[in-house]
Amino acid sequence: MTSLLDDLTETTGNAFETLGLNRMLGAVRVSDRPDLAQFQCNGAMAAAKQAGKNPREIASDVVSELQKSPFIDKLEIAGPGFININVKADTLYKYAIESLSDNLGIDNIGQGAKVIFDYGGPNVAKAMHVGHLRSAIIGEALKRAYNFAGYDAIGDIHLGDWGTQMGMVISELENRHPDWPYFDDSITEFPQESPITLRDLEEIYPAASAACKQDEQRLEQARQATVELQNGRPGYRALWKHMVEVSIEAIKANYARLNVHFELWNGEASVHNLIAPMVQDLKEKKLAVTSDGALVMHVSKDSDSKEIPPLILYKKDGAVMYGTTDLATLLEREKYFQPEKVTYVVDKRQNLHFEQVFRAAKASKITPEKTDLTFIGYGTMNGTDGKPFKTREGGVMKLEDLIKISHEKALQKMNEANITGKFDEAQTNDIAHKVSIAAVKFADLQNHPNSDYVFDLDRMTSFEGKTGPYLLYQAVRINSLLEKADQDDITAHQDNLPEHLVSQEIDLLLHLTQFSENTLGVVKNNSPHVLSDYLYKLAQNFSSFYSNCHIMSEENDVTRQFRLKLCQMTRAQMVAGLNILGIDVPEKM
RNA sequence: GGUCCCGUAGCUCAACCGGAUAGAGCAACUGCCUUCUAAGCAGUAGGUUGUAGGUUCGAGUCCUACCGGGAUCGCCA
Repeated sequence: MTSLLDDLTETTGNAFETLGLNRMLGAVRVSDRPDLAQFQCNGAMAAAKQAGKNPREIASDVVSELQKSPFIDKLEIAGPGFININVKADTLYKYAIESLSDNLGIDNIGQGAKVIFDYGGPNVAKAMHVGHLRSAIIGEALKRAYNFAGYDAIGDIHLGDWGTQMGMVISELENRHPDWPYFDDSITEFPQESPITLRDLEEIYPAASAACKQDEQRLEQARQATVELQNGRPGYRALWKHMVEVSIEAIKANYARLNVHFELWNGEASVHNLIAPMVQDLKEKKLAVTSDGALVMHVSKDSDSKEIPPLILYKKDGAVMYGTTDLATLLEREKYFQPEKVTYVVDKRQNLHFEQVFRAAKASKITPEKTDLTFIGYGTMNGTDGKPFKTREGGVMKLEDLIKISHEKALQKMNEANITGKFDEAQTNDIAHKVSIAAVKFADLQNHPNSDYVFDLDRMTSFEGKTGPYLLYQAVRINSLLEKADQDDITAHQDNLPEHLVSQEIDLLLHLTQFSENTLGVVKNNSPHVLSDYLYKLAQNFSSFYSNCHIMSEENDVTRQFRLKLCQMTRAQMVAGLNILGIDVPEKM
């Protein structure tokens, strides 16, 4: 069903149209001045400019039309021509109660259209660190929001497993263990068991990376190893397979803890076999040309205000780069899914890279013209000093360390609140886990994806104020309240509205009518912070209502029933909304 | 140097297509646990939205210049 705001806009649009004005002027929004009205329409002032009439006069005409609408309670014209609108309480209730229906009253705007989200992007052989958080958290939330809105959205982790970092690690191992069978070309059978563990990799990659950074020859060696890996040298491939398997296990564990899930576990390497034919085709179409020893695709246009460098398909040493694999990945996605939209949730510094890839994909018709390719760049995670985040030791904090710290703080908080005794160990850990993940995720999700933000450990693991745990807390309070009501057999079973509502009840009810546009707002703006903000305000409204309106002791039966309904609606939205954000709600905390 | 992003309360962030008195949280200060979970509630204080112009009935939002910060500009991802 359409939202209250949509229906108000429709009605007001009709009023403008009846007066011979553009119906677009009838856009209604939640009022900036809740002290004056619930909703407002600013169209009269814009209309005045176009029609050359007095805005208040137009507003007055619109108001006369609107008076006919059955759900309008009060209309006022204020200031230069604001139309202030108040809606009857039973109308608010009618819309809010939709949140107890199956899809919480959210329209199916996706109609099953296929959307692929490319996010995550962890690197094989590299420990996952807090820099991987934003892509995972934002990508997962967007995917879920799209699914909730009726799209068929799937996530592809797109592992970084085919680039120079693989050559760095392989050459490092070759330097350290030249006697290993993987480096003997006469050997074709290799051990099943991986010679390296995850712990080894955590030490080897930084060492290899550092060595290549200071020594050009060492880097050249890594590049050579990369080419040979990509060209299929058996020992390298066998070693590579070990590293992928060892890494994926850890990667899966990390994402599982974050409640982030991928439908596709593809990597750069999984499109390797598509590359040669793809490049052959590009050559035949005269799109791929040789330049400075490399094979490139020019993607600049005359209309460009900046210089767009060509997409490099093959480096001069014969290795492919991530542009090549990204292009081949689009080829593969078209082959299997024919998506309506492919969305990348990646660090915004890769903006230019994806501009190149998108242009190459469209120019070569690898991706059809109608397919929407979207780049959602998120901002850098900086330290409190404003520079890209580093720990005191100069490294980046490992993801599992962050999760551990947050988890321990949650346990500590439970101890302080003196509630650990109420749960067994498994329950205690489950609650601490959910609370800690909610804290970490919500700290990110409340920000606009595009903005850089400061990684502040204390803030991320804080449970008070505008935090994930605050939202959980409201849902949990409702749980125990409704449980109690159930025991006392006074559950909400009727839909009557009390004659008089107190301000906390009206505020909450009014807020509850806006779940739909805020959820769809995540899809429209490609930003989960819209919903995060809505849920936070919902929690605030509820908490205020909870403190000021006692329920179990309320003697008026209609009022008590109504308040229980408010609780149910709030909980339904909170649980569904947090689920979209990828945050699980514990039963108790 | 070219291109792009950002600058909002002491700190961290919001502000939907240009709308009314720019909102939250943290930190600070006042109250409130003998009633449904105080991870809470009620309140106080904190602002020339980087600067200077311009467009407009109306600008944090659009335009211009400047100041300050960041990103990026062919073989890393």
